[in-house]
Amino acid sequence: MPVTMRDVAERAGVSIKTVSNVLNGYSYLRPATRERVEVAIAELGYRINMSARHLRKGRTGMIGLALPELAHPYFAEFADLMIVEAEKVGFRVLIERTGATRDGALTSLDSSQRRITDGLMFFPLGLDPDDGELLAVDYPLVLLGERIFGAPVDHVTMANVEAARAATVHLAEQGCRRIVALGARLDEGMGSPTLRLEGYREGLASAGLAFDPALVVEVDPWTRQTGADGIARLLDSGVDFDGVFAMNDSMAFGVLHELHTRKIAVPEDVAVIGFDDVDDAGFHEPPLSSIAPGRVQIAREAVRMLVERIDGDTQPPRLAIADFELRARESSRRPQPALSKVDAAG
Amino acid sequence: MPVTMRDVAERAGVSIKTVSNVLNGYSYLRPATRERVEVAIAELGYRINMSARHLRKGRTGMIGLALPELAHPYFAEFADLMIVEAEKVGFRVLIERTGATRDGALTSLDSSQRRITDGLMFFPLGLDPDDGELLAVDYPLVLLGERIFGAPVDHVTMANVEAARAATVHLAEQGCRRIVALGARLDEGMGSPTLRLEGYREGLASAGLAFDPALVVEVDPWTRQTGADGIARLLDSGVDFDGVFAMNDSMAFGVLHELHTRKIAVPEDVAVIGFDDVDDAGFHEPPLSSIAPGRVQIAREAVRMLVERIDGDTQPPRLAIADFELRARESSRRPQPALSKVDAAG
DNA sequence: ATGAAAGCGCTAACAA
DNA sequence: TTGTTAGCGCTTTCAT
Repeated sequence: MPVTMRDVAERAGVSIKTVSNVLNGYSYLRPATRERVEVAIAELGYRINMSARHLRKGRTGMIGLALPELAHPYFAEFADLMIVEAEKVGFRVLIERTGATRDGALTSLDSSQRRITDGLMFFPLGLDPDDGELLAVDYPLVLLGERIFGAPVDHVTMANVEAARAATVHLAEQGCRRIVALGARLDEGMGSPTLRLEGYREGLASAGLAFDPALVVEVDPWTRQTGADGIARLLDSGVDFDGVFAMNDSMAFGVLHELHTRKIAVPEDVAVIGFDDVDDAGFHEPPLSSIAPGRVQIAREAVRMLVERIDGDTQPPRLAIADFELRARESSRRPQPALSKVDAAG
Repeated sequence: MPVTMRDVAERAGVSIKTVSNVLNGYSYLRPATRERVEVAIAELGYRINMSARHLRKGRTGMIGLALPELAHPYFAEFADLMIVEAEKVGFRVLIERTGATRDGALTSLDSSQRRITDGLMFFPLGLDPDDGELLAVDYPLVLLGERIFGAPVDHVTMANVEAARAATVHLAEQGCRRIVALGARLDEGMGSPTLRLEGYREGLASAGLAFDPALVVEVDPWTRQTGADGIARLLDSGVDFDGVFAMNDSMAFGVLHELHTRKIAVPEDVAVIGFDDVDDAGFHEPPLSSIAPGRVQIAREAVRMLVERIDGDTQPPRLAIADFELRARESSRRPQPALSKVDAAG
């Protein structure tokens, strides 16, 4: 039989309310009373029952974070930041694993509705661009990442187009003339593949390079293996290229791996840049250039926005766009513009 | 005002109890009644209040997973598996980030005591070997990883000594004669550093190699950067070596990075093997050999044990030891035993 | 097969 | 400064 507040109150010779006051840091308590209660708590080994408190307060002090999977470093690193940021403002994070599937996403949206959490931060991978109405939920919700829906919700994202553009321009500056866009998904609405492809095209244009559809490689999902496969396909098809803009780091790692296997030198034959700047990027061979989204900024902003909503803020939906930074490392840094082009036969 | 069961009951013209029965899949319900209740639920958009259910049932359906941080791929991949396994048996996982600190560990142990979770799976990094008594908690607890405490709790681990021994023997078989043990911590009790060092010594012995304290490098914590620094120190000190057994993959990645920077060829000059076999291991250059602990097995077993305890199992503490597998990749695979030794001056 | 009523442990009015 | 009381929304006997 677990110890309850009533037991503590009895032991300390006070009322339940007083115990509650002590637990909640209520100010107007006679020190002696507080002392007695604290002693009783310690002696009895009392622990508050959170479920009861949650029921009574109508809040759980937890916020959900729906993401595809923790095995993906980008999301794992994000989750870590979210936990830290949430803790600072007194919340805990409950991770909802969607598996990047529609079902998983729907389940997350629904489970938050069950008030197991006070609100949800949501990477909507697995939903379609026209699933906006699903996001018209009756609890605090902050959308993360890039997809744009019609839904009237707070949104924290980064400058995808500008960042992709910067990555592309960077490769061009290194002397690349035929730059691959790896990870495009031609069918999509306004997700990050689309936005990053848009930035890629802008980058080409501003560098005076022609857009060649043959250099646009569709990859789904964005993993190490699919990245490696994608670039392998391209090499096998005989298309010439001397630079790769991978739309995330995982694919870029796959690219480095495949190029290495085929004895294609990076950055000499092919320069590579990724996107996300996961912790591991600098420790690959060669160290991977990447786009660092303002992850801390995104995490902090998302938590802040969500907590504001939880606290009753009812202003119109907001949009926050984090800064990014291009981290040029060895994988894309050439002493001077190279002239060589790889023969794609592998 | 949120919709409650009472509202649903009224709307459906039944009692609260009947609504509850429908929600809990109670069998003896007239189909027509169930139907009416379900319609009412849908029309009202009713969602069950989990806090109330938790309070009433004395359970939350959540289990805690205390780990150092999600930014560490090993733990992130583990957490992912735990979430999947727990879901299979109807539990959710609440991640507790300890930061590998003592304070963090204590907080996790304590917060579980507050019955926010029904039990805890615990990577006790940050605690001392003699902190066993802290683990004598009054809720279901499963210890993960390698440290051995006197505490009477369930424990799921792997064959650290045997695995480290296998890794060392493997390097010896590839022709290594001077093998570094990276990550040792001489001061510790029975944590994984100690066990893996023990295995390393056994491996040397069985390969007929002498133990040389100069080849034992202390590193703490086990990260990419500290791994790189550790091997850099060794190189700078002028100690000769031709193989590295890194006690986790992160350090091994740091080693690959540092060796690459210094133009030391892997595996020709120095063969390298890691430990954990994180997803990224096969995608580094060269692909990293590693020890794969039976992660799925560990996750499944831990969840199973914990849930049994939550369900009231009171048998004596158990110990489960998962299988491991050595994954030999390019970083340690030599065509034939090499004779070269690296000059450590770097 | 369904209803009535008690109470899980806590916090928030309201009193005193 | 502290006590009394009334629920928060649900599940669970115990009836019927």
